[in-house]
Amino acid sequence: MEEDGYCDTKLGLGLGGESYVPWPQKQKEKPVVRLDLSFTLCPDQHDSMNIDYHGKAEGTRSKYSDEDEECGNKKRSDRSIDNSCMYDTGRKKLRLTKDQSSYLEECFQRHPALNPAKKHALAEQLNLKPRQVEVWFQNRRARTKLKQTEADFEVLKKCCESLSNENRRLKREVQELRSQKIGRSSSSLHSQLAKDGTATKCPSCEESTTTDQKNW
DNA sequence: GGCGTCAGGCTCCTTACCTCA
DNA sequence: TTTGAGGTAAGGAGCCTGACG
Repeated sequence: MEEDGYCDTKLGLGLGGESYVPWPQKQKEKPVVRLDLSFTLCPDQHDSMNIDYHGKAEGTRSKYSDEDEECGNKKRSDRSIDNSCMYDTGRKKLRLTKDQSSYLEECFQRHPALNPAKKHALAEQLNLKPRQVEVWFQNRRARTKLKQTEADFEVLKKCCESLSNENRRLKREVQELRSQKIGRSSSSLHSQLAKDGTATKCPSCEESTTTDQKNW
């Protein structure tokens, strides 16, 4: 619940950084440096926080560093701001509020692309970090693409089914035409032989010849 | 102008967390 | 109460592009 996130006390025991492993798998491999003990009970007591939760190695890209710092310096006067910085104390799953999501959705419907100005404006407007807005748009695009892929798959599946049916029908038709042709050619052979007087008449063949002729 | 480097964007895949049946 | 599935925020790798020296 977002409401519960208000005083979420994720106790990050980061003293020394040796024993504290907030992210069970991947983060273990990173040079995580945790300088502060996060012990925030309410947003307005948040000011002393000073955490490098990304723990980027030297020489690696640090494209989000400004935004993280931004987050650490934010005034925390309402729930959504606290929400935006919740994972400073570890990888805490945060949930955007309904209002935040619906506003982002609205913006996405208007224009799925996100330029830096729009990103920062939205972030400010919704009390989120620019990175969060960026991630939301990325995931939203991915969802759209997935839905589209599913829809395309359904269309192709239907198309495939109808083509298979058509294929079966045509095969049957070919089969019938072949059998009719064989029937006709054998009956003409019979009449030729009868003319020559070299064959005895078969009543069943005669009968089938007449029915075939009726059908044509 | 060509080249190397860097920053920032994107997609894709994956992980971790949360919710709900 | 537990558990598994589904949804989703976020991390990371790899690629591309534009700016800059």
